[in-house]
Amino acid sequence: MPVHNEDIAAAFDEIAELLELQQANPFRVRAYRTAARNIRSLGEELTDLVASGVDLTELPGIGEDLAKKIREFVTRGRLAYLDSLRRQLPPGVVDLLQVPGLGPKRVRALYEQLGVHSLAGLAKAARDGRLQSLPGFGPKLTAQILHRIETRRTEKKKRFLRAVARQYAEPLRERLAAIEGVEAAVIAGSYRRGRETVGDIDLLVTSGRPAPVMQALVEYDEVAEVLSRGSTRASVVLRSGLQVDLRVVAAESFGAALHYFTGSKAHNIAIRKLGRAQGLKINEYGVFRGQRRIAGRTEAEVYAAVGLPLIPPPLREMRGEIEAARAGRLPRLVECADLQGDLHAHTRETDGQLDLEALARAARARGLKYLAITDHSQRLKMVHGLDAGRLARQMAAIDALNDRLRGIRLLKGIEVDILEDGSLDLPDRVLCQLDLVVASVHSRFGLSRRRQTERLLRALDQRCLSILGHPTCRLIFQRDPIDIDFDRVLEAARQRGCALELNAQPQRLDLDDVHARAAAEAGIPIAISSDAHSEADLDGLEHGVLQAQRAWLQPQQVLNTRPLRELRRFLKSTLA
DNA sequence: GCCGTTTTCGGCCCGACTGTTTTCAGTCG
Repeated sequence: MPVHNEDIAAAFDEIAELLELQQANPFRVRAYRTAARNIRSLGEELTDLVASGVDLTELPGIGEDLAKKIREFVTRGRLAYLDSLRRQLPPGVVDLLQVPGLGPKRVRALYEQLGVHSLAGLAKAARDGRLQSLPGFGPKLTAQILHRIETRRTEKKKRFLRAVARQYAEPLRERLAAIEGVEAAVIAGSYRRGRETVGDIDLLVTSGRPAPVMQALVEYDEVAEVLSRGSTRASVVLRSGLQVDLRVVAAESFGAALHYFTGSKAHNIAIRKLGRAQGLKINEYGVFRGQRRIAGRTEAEVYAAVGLPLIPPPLREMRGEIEAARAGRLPRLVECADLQGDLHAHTRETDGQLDLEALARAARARGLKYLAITDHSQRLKMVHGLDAGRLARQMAAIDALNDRLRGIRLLKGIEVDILEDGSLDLPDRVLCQLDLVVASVHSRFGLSRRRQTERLLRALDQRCLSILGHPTCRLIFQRDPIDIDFDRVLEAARQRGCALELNAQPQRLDLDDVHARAAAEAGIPIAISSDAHSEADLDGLEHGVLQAQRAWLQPQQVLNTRPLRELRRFLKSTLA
C-alpha cells in the first residue's frame, strides 16, 4: 500500500492528540498540527518527494525531526513513535476528546482519577455521580456531557458543501443585516475563503448595539440549540446540524475582525508575527502600537500596517501568498466577469432539463457570449446518450439556431465517454466534425492506479479531444477520486495541447484547487465549466471561479476567458 | 518541534465564554 499524504497528516494529528493528553509542551503539539495541515495542502505526494530525494526540511513547518518521521512512514508504512505513544493509553481515551467541553486536561483527569477510557464509561460515571466528585466537574458540565453523549453530538462534526451551507447561512445573514443599527453582516471563515466544504459558519456583524443582534440569532426559528451566548459572541446549531458562530464588533474594528475571522488560522498567525516584528499587536479589534490603534477599519488597512497589499481571501492558506504579496507578485485572480462562455452543458436530449433554445437564452441572459452543447455519448444508456445519428441531428439543429439567435453562439460538442481501454465512445470521423470534444470517465472508477493512469494516457492520445472533463471523477462526500499518477496525466495533457476542466458542480469541483494550480503552472489551459443540467446550474459557474481563485488562476490561464475567435483557434488545434 | 532583518536559544497569537469558582482554569475558535 502506498503511503498518501493524508495518512501521514492523520498520524501527525494523532500524535498531537496523544501528546496533548500527556500534557506535553503545547508548542510541540502545535508543531505536529501545523505539519499535518501543511502536508494536507501539499501539491505533491510526500512518497514521491522522498523517492526523488528532495530535502523535506524545505517544506514549511517541517524540520529535521519531522522529516525523519516522514521518511520512516514512507519507507516502513508506520511510525515507531506513534506506536509507542499509543501503547501508553487505552485506545478509547482519544475518543473522549471529541466530546464538546472535554479537552486534554479533563480527559486526563477522567482517565487517571476515575479510570474512564470510553464514551460508555463516561456516560456511566456521569449517571452514577462519580463525575461530579472530580474537581472542575459540576452539575452543569455533567448534565451537558451526558446530553451530548445521548444525542450523539460526540461524533466528528459533519462538514457541509459550501453551496449547501450557503442555503442555510445566507438567509440568516440577511436577517441579521436588516436589524436596525447593523452596518454590515458578512460570512467570514473558510466560507469566505471559498473552500469547497465548510465545518461551520462564521458570521461577522458590525453594530454599535450588539444586544438586538445576539437576541435575533438565538430566536432565529431554525436554531436547534444554543451552545453559548455572551454579549458580543454566540454559537448556535441550526436544525440542519450546521453550527453558526456569531461575533459583533464596532465599525472601527470591522477590517481587523473580518481578517481575523476569515483566517486561515495559519495565515493569521503569520500576519501577526509580521506585526510583532514591527512592534505591532494585531487582534480582532485592530492593529495597535502600544495603546494606540493605528488600523482596523478595513482589511486593506490591516495588511498595509504590516507593509503588504490586500491578499484576497481565497489565497489565505499559507501557500506562498505572503511571499508573493511582499514581492508584489500576487496574481490578478480570474473573476466571473472574465468568463466569456461556458464549455460544458447538457440538454433534454440526454439528462439536461432545458432544450437547446431555452439553454441558449438562459446562458445569454447571464452575459455569456458562447455556450458549448455537450450531451452524453451512446455508452451512457441510462441518460439516453447520443449515437452518431442523433448527434448529427443535434448539430443541424444548432446550426439552425445559430442562424437566428443573436448575442450568443452555440458550439457543437459532446461529452464523450472514455471507455475502459482508453478509447472514446464515438469514432474519430464523427468527433472531428464537432467544434469541441469533452472526454470524461463515467465508469470503472475502481481501476488500479496503473490501469487508470494508462486509460487516461491512452485517451489523451486519441485524435479528437479538446478538454478532459472532471479529471479525477470525485464526488465530495460520496466518491473518492480515481487513482491516477497525476503528474503523468499532466505531462501528457501538456504535450498534447488540450485543456483540463475545472467542473463547477459544487459536489465535483474537479480539478480541485491544488491540482488546478499545478496544471496551470504546467501551462495547461483550464476550462471552468458549469456542466449545467438546468438553468440554475449556469449560476454555479461562480463555485468554479472561487475554486479557480484558490488555485491562483489568472484570466489568461482560463480557456473560456478567451474571445470566441481565439477560442476557436485553440479548439481546432485539438481536433487534428 | 520549528524557527531566525531582534534570536542557533528562547521564544512561539490572542480573546470570549462557561462553569466552577470567590479570582480563575479549561475549552474553543
